Amino acid sequence: MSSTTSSGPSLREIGRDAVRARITEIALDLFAEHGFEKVTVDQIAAAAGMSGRTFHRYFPAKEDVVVGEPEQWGEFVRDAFAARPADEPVWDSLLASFEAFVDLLAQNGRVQRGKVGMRVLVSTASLRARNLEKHQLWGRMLVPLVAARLPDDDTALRAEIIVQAALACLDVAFTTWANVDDDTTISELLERSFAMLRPTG
Amino acid sequence: MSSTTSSGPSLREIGRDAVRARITEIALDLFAEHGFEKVTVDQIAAAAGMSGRTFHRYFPAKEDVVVGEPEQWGEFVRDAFAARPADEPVWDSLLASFEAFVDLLAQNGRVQRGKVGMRVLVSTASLRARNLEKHQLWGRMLVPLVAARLPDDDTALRAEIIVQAALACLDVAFTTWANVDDDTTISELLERSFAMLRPTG
DNA sequence: GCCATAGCTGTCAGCCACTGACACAGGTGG
DNA sequence: CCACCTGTGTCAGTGGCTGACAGCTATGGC
Repeated sequence: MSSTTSSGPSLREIGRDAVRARITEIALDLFAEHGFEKVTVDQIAAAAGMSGRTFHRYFPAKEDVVVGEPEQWGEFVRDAFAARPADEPVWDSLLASFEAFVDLLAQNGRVQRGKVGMRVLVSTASLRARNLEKHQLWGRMLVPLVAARLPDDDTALRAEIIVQAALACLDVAFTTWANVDDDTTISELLERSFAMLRPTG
Repeated sequence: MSSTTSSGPSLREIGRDAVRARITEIALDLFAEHGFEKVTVDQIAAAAGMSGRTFHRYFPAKEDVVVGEPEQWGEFVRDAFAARPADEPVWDSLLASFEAFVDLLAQNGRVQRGKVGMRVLVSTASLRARNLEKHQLWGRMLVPLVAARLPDDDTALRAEIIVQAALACLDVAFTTWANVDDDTTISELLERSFAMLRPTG
């Protein structure tokens, strides 16, 4: 690793994140070339100069290399939603929260590699499944906040539907973006998707 | 198994379906009692009087015992949608198709056991994932038909969004139904869910 | 009645993802 | 110099899943 002697608190954290990023990079290349299922964990580990056991100390499951850390990003989206003005229509708040998430990915430079990752993702059943699990997790984090903003009765079912529909929009936007070669932005696809379902009331 | 000498054409098919049903029954009981992940395939097989290898000849994956045969039911839903009048709003056609599917389950008497199955399903991550994969399969079957009915441009993205939103409604309806103790019907939940997203145009 | 065939089954061996336990190397702080 | 903590490799084991082989049984032609 590097030998800079700057900050001190979470030096180990930094190293850990760097290793994770390196594994992700190597694994994504292998997946893109040979397909997710044809690449074994031991192959990834060998290419990264470690044992298979150590790989699993960084990623509990092989799928997590592609899907990422849903918990962490889910918290970001939840906080972004919570920071929205309380009198804003929930649909608009959800759109804004998702766009903040997309911007966050863009800042990290993950978008370039993200397109490769998304193409691997949408072409592998078990990865799609794992990704949809992530959406369910986000849903469980968002539904209470959305329900709290709804006025009338039946907030439980309505909040669930709204959140699931919004997540479906997010999924469609990402999937479409990954499958298209031009440089249409995710934000644009997201806005068009949301516009189609914007509720009347 | 039995010694009745009735019809002859697809006798093996009948036997095969019967065995599948029996495995499902036994496995669901075990899952409900001990949890999906604590029950091994070999345990199910032993309880059903067969080897683990034979279990996998009936169900390619352990999850398929709970999730069922998505391909088959997906074709039913697709055909139900195709049978709807071409001038009906797609949203209404989708609702009607899903209700036909729910009725089909009710006729087969699967609903009673279905509630047990759904509770196992929603409480296990890998099962939720597999079930969402099923939805994706249905989506791929429905999107072309929906797109063909849309008038304007941009039918690809719009059809995708409509179908995904409808499937989200179906998922919420089933999940809510499984988690509630009263005898609210799935159809009722489905109609309420659809009503919330019914597009203006 | 006899045999060929096809379908179902069990057994065995093996792959792969994943996990727990243990030992060893490295740097850190006393 | 000595604990100590962390990261790692190795080993062994579990569980899902698959391919190959062999035996058993029911079906169909003769």
